[in-house]
Amino acid sequence: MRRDGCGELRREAAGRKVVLAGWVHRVRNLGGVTFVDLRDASGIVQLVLRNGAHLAHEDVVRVTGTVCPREAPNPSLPTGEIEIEVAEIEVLSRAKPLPLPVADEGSPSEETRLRYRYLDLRKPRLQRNLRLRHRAALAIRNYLDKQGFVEVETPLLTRSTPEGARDFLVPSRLARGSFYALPQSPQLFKQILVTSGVERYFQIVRCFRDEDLRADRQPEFTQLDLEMAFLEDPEELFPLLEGLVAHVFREAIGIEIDLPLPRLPYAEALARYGSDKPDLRFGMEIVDVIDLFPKQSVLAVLQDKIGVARALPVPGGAAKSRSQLAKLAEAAEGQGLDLLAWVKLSEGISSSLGKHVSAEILTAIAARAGAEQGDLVLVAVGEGGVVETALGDLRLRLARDLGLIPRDRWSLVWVVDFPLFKEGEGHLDSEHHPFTSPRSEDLPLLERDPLKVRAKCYDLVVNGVELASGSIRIHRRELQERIFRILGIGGEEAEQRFGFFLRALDYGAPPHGGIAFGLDRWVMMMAGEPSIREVIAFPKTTTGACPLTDAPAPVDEGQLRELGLRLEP
RNA sequence: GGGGACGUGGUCUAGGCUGGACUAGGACACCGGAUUGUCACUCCGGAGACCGCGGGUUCAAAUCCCGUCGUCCCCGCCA
Repeated sequence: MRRDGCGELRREAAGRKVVLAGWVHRVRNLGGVTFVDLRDASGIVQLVLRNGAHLAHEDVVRVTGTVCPREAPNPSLPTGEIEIEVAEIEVLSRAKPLPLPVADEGSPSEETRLRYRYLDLRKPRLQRNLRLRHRAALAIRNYLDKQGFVEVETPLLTRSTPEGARDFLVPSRLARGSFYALPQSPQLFKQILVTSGVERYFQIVRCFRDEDLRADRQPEFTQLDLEMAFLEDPEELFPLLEGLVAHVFREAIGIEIDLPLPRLPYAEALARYGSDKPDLRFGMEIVDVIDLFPKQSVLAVLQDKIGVARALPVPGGAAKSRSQLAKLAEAAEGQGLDLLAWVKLSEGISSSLGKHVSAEILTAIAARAGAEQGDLVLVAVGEGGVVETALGDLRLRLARDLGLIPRDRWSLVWVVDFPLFKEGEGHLDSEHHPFTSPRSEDLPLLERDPLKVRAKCYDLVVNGVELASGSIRIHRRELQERIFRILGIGGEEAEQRFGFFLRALDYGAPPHGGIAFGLDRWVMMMAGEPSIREVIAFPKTTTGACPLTDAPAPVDEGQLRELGLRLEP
């Protein structure tokens, strides 16, 4: 007889003979009758046993019985209107006393959860997350398939890619002394694939970076990687990506995303929100107030230091006490800000600048920031760049603090026109990666003023989290080599590290571009989880360990010898 | 590499500041008993912890100090 799903039985099934199998969720032994909540992947149903069997939590059983309507239905259970009169019960597997409760909501320590992951995963929260992740992946594949994309796998045993993180290395037995690197992303492979005539490529792919872990960072993580041929402008890609994003939000969690998404130039993001990944679920826009101060200001602090002065409105922030504000100022000034002043709008206007600046100026600052009675305005003075990011950090901290971030809102935005380069230690680094195309109109600046060159590069920012990042790539060898030179990668080094790729550009490479989404982060956000560990079946701890398998683990001498490796004491 | 929080029976936790009646308390789980309509069943009884580990201070340490290990969060690092 076919097995039914515990959670699927309803009133209509009354009278049917069924076979069920699952885990013993809870037992209520009343002596002459025992009630058992039986759980399988579909849900929970109540069994009625008339001749008692000794059952423990998480025992696995199979029962045969009849679906009966219940005299006293349980409205908190989807199957609450029926129960199963058990005729036969068979224990398929006994469970020892549990190291963590499965039928309880409480959360044991992370280490216990991971060591007994197979128990933790039985709980509804993680079951729900696994299924959400599956639905998201399925929606991605369906959508991209309809758009003519082909999923192609790329090697995991490969060579170092230039993403800037530390590589995980795999020693080669056949080529002693040489190592594979696990990919930080399939960047060059996907570019080679579009060059190979796969005009629309995608892959849901594991990536590896040997860096310290965070709540949203694991040493192995999953990207939705995609690339398209015959693109020269980000705008040619955005509609498709927006369609994808909207589709996934709809299919996975039933959220409708308004399209098209706004575009925000990098410089504007920094100026208005103090971040290249602004959270737009709330306002609190930063405004420039430098012109409001008199040219020959009497304000000594401002007189010689003044570079940039910007103001951040804090709705309801007037309730902050002087000492709280002093603490804020102290912390901000410790981070390189010259001055963090405040203007309070409660019972008139007051300010830490009160002695130095006229009431007219204070009022003008408040007005420019759009502050009203009960609000606070923070004014930051210092070096350009530092001021914006400091206010950006404060904007986030205070908004969280004051509960100004709506939980149910989704803000999606393209941040575009990133600079191509950033300053590294004594040389230039790529802001994105070395294969990013500069904007055509900025090409003349490449050698002359490289930091001014904008890239055909874009991030998708969701609720202040960088969810995806991509670019239009360089498809001409000359330009690629020019960029390498500016980055300080000489001809010889370029040939050695990327020769295989440069050669691919020699034989007819179409213009192309793409993007990569952090799938774990995406699912984490849709699941409303605080960490990507909650959406990964078998994640690692902050030290990169897996308590379930005890990886990483030492290997025996023989394995090392075969690889030609010896450990330093 | 740096900063912070936490670590008490199987699980979650109280106690810790202010060391002594802590012989370490509770809840859940576990074991035994009672119980024919429960649904976080209930009731009675029981077992289970040298308070992560090592050292120090003290007449006395779960409690204070140092080190170490583990977990988590953050900075650096990392798209």
